[in-house]
Amino acid sequence: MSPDDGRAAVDLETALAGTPAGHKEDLRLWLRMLSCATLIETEIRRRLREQFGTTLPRFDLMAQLDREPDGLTLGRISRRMMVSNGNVTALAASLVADGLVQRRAHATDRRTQFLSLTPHGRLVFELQSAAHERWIAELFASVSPRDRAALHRLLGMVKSGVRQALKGESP
Amino acid sequence: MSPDDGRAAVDLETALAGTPAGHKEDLRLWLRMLSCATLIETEIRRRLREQFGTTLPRFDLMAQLDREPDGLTLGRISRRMMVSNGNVTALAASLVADGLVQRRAHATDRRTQFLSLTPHGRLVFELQSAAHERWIAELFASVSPRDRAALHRLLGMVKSGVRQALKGESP
DNA sequence: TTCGGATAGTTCAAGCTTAAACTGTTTAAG
DNA sequence: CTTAAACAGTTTAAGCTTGAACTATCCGAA
Repeated sequence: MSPDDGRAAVDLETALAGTPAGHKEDLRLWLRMLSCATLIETEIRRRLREQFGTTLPRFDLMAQLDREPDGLTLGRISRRMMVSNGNVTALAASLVADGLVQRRAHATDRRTQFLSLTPHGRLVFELQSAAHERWIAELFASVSPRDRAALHRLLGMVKSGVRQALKGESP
Repeated sequence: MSPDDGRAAVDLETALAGTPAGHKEDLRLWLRMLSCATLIETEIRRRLREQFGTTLPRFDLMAQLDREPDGLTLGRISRRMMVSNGNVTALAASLVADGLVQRRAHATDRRTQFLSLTPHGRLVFELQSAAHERWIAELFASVSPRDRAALHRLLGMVKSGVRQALKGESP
């Protein structure tokens, strides 16, 4: 990415313009990542709806709670799910109304409440979770274990790289 | 869970349950891909809103039209964007109302209409598009070109693999 | 010709999502 | 103690998204 000797004029110019030719490739990479994720996500949503009559956000919230038997606060859930605060409020209300999730008050902080799965919620989630895991395995089945491992590693680099890029932004 | 007295019993059991141990890795891979995409997408949405007062779906629709100066039908757009038909109807109406997109009737098929960018829409999109390309390049900057290429290739395999898996489903 | 199925769009209700404004609570500085 | 800032959740308006039901049109076969 740096043919420096010879004539540096072009490189300087394009660098300053901020959109060197090679960046089309980044765009293609991004669009491919996005369509990959969308493809899988759409199918998972469809199956959750058809086979369990639920939705992905509800499943995701329950998955968070399943990992933490002691419960989680709404704020923690919203950070883990990378969604807004108000979103979790509505989602939680609906799950509580359906008897899948229960609220518990914090011992000393009256602002805070913990959410956890009810026994029934735990049962329901186990069924959904097992199916979900099978679906994912099925969708990735054609990719070799070696390639899956490589992909996992590369995505990890992208994730931390993006996090890093966003860290030094506005503060 | 299962306290295994013997040896092979566990493997058999878990295999028959349809959720072999190794499939947790697929789950992790999927969650990482999803959070990667979400991370980037959220940031792009934020910048489109703050810097251009627009949204990602509007930008995406205009991007489709920008690539096809002759125009596209609503159906084609919805398939390319991987969203529902009704979604495009609403999105198009809003863009037409804003003078960014125009409709044109099909010569012989009265059901069909073509959408294309207006001159003003083309101008606006060029600005947004250039910024968008810079943002993506910026977010991927910390990943080496070699790794980006590898990632692109692997995601291509996943995409076609998933498409294949979904093809032999219900039909 | 006409009838039935396929196709292009639209509409609608329901749910998701967000940013921003808001309430109530805690914490820490003065 | 007082007060201001930080924090946990809630509410609200606006927009996105979907699946399903619907209208209108086209096209091919009997």
